[in-house]
This record gives sequence, C-alpha cells and structure tokens, in this order.
Amino acid sequence: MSTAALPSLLLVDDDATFCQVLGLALSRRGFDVHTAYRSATALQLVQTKPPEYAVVDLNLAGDSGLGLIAELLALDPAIRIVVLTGYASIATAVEAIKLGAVNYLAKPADADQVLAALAATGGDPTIPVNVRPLSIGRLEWEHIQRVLRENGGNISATARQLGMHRRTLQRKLAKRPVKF
Amino acid sequence: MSTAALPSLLLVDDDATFCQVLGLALSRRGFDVHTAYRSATALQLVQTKPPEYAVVDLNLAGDSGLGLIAELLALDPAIRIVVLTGYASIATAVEAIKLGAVNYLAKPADADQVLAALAATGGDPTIPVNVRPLSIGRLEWEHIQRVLRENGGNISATARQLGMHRRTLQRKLAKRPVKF
DNA sequence: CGGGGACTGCGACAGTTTGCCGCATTTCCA
DNA sequence: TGGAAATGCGGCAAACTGTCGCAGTCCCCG
Repeated sequence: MSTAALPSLLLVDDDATFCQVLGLALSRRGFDVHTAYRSATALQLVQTKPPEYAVVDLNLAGDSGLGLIAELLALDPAIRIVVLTGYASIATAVEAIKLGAVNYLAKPADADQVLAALAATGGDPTIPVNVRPLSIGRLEWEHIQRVLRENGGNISATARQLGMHRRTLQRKLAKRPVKF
Repeated sequence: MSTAALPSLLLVDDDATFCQVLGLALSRRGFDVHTAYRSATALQLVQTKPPEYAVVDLNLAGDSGLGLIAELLALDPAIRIVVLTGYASIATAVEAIKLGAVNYLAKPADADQVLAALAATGGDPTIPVNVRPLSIGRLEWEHIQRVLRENGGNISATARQLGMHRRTLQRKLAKRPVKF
C-alpha cells in the first residue's frame, strides 16, 4: 500500500504485545504507524520525521510519559498527542492536558476510541457529568496518585505523608486503578 | 491584617453548606470570597467585577459547570479557575482543562488543597505551599459522610453507590463516631 | 574512592478488615 | 395495612494491612 498520503502516527508503549495489536489496528485504519518502546527511541524517530499523531503510554520504563509529551511537542508543536495508560488518574490526566496532549484515555481502549480521541476538538462543554460519586477505591487511587505526584514519585515520602505503611502503598500501586 | 489587597475569589457550588465551610476557610486564608449557588448568579457577579480566582463545582443545578468555565473565561481570560466536584471523572477533567481551568479536584478536598490547586504552575508567590494531604482514612470518612448526606442518610443506597458492601459501610460508620 | 543515608522491590507472617451469607426487626409509603 | 426496603448484627473464609528483614541502587560528601 502507498504510504504517500497516509497520516503518520507514533506509538510509544513499553508493552510490545500491546504495541503490535494496537499498531496493526491503526495501520488497517489508514495510518503510517511507527513504534517505540521507550522515550529515547521515540525522540529519535521524531527528530528525523515528526509524525502527525502520537499515542503515548504513561508508564514507560525510566521517565514518565509526561516528560515525553513536552519533548515531543518541543520538537514539533503540531503533533496531536493522546495519552493512553493502564494507570489512569485525574492528576496525570490534568497534567497531560496542560502539557499539550489532546486527550487522555484509560486502558483498555480499542483503536476506534483512540481515533476518536485523536480527532477530538478543543473544549466541549457538553460532556455529561458523572451521575454517581467515586467509589471508595477509586477515590483512594486518585488521592494517592495526586500525593505521589506532589512528592515527585517518591513512594516512601508519599506513604509517610499519607500515614500509611510503605509496603502497603507499594501493594496498592502495583494494582490497577479501580473502575468507577 | 490589611484588607486592601485581598485577592478576590468566586465560589460556585449549589451545596450551600459546603460553600459556607469552604468559603470561610478561604476567607481566613486571605481571600475576598464571593459565593454563587448557580451559573447565572456567578455570571452576574463576574460581569460587575471579575475575580482573580474561581472555584466551581461541576454539577450545578441545570447546566454543568463546564459551560460556566467557558463563560467565565470569555468574560475575563485572566481568571484562574479550579474545578471541584464530587462526581469526578477523567473525561470531565480533560474537558475542564481544555476549556481553560487551571486544575481539577475531587471532593472531598480541604481549603489547602484548593489553594495549592489554584497556585499550580501559576507561580503566584503569595500563596503558601505548605500542604499536608488528608490521610487515606480521613479522606474516606469525609467522602462517606458526603455521599451519605446526599442519600439522606440511607446506608443501603450509599453502600450501593460507593460500590461497597453494606455490612462494611455499617462497620465503618459504627467504628468512627465523628471523631477527628 | 569508600561510606553513610535514603529509596525501592519483595518475601513472609500474624493480626485486621472486608465480602458475603442469613435472619429478626423496624421503616417507609403506595 | 401489606410488602418492599432498610437496618443491626453474628459468623466465617478470603483479602488486605502492618511489620520486619534483606538485598540492590542512587547520590552526596568527606
């Protein structure tokens, strides 16, 4: 197939399997997909030829994907970046959008959702508001994520501040966020 | 304490009790606080004299607070708006930031957290940064009390909404008779 | 360069809490 | 007033938490 007119898309995720699956799905939908498993690789790719779109995971080995967002946009402010993470939290979502991402999705998300997110326009005040409050588990997850960010990712300091044992915090973080 | 240079803050929330408590706390921290229980009132207030800061809830009776964000900023792009909601979601957080809010918090949040959120990335040196986050236990307790009140004290309904077993909620409520 | 000192990941184990059952009473309205 | 819904509580297995320990990694400082 011709790559001449295909919009290019950079997929950054340290999960190789996930990359393959999503990458293939996006290719089928008419994207010229390139993949990187870490920030450094992604930046190299972008320097030679900036893509039009990018899908970035947050939990990349080493530095967080948040930093990558800023670096990608510094190289080319026109890239439309969507964050896609299995450890979604409001705190990181806020940060990602402030940094210039166009959207933020929680895994699992299929190719269509990613596409919709990439295409999303600016602020749309018509988004419906949740009908039910956060569950205890979700609230706890959000709170932990926020404090963790305030402490620059320092687990020990966060645990102390939260009055919770470090081991317990570790175990909580190892789990995925609770839905709802 | 001089009142000459107090920064003005608009608090928009349909929960009158919540407004009073938070409003008082913010006043004590050196803000000239004005309160509105609905969007229309808020807009009127802003037209006469735009505040420097605003704290808005998302589920105002009638239209969502998201729309209000856009309208407030249309009247004065310099207002620093923080969203504070009991029905937080990543989707609305993303929208709020895109619309121009500087931050997004889930209730329960105390006045210090609100201040920290207002100050975020703004580099406003007048605001103290010394914030100790709520412990997990306290956060949970506040949240439970809030939802319980919304459900008129109905334990079964609250437990359902919180995705928690009714027996567990009973035990939690029994254990902590409103001590801090 | 060699030591603290702090952080991190993780196994193990006992003590606590939660999920989930069942059942006897109230409460609440239609 | 009848029945649905809510409540209070006992009990048990499963899941979670608090603790301790240990090894490995970073980084600063003398």
